[in-house]
Amino acid sequence: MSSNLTKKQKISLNTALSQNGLRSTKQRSSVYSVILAKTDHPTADDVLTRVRKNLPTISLATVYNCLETLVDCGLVRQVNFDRAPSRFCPNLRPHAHFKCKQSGDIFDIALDTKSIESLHAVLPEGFSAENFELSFVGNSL
Amino acid sequence: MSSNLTKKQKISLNTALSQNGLRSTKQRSSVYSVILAKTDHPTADDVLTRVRKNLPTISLATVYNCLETLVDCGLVRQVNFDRAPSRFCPNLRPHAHFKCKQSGDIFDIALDTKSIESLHAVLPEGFSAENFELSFVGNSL
DNA sequence: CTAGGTGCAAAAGGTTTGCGGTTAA
DNA sequence: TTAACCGCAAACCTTTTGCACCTAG
Repeated sequence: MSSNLTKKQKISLNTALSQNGLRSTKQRSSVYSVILAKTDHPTADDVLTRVRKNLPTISLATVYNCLETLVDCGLVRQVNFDRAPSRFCPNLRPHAHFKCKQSGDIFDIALDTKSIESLHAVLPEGFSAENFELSFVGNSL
Repeated sequence: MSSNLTKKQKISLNTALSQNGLRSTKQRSSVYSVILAKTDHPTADDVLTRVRKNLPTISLATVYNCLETLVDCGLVRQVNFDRAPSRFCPNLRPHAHFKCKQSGDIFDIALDTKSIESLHAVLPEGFSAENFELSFVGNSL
């Protein structure tokens, strides 16, 4: 097996791809499956290593291209901390990120509707935001 | 004149530098003065262009080094949107950023104490943040 | 005088692109 | 069949670094 997607995941991938006029390939499935399998916010390079267990000949360029495709299709989110390598995340609900200074780990922080509203409330008249990014750096126990 | 710092600004620069065991140079003054002069969040390359009006021989590497020094001294903040070139900002008070999709302009969004508290309130038990970044993308009128 | 800073050029590091061959539909 | 995709390598772009010269203190 070149990927471990559930039937549902396979369907949502293929739907999203075909809605965008894109093909379903084993590279895209494998990359998607790796992103879903472990939500530890891997970099492209991490994804390469993991995908190669199933698809030993995949290239880094293809990983980047697949990730971009998945992000464009709205299946995956790209997370940036400063200028560090981009990380990728299958959590599509609005959430913040917390980076632990000690371990370097990145955690998702759930945001309820009320929090999201109060976030947008900081914007003065005349500003309307389509997206936001909220990230913290600190220590976790 | 190689820079247009006010007396106060000159003092705070020199104080910060000497507190960190660093020298006052005309390159550092000029870069600092450019950052203070126009708070439009210039990139390192923008800063290079502007500083060269006063200091035609300054190199891009020196601009990067000076900016890093100023950031380390706490006089300037580095602002990143995704993986776009870093931008620099003299606003030291806690604030968010808003990037206008149409113009590409970046605006500072002031944050009052209450907003900052409610931001931190999204963190679950066990997480304590030293820093946060909040940025919006959308349209402004 | 001398440690630290500058300018230059080269390297680094992440990401993107061009191209010839491969594959999904 | 054929447009889209892949793998490879080279290019790209921002940022950092090494080194010889210069300068603030």
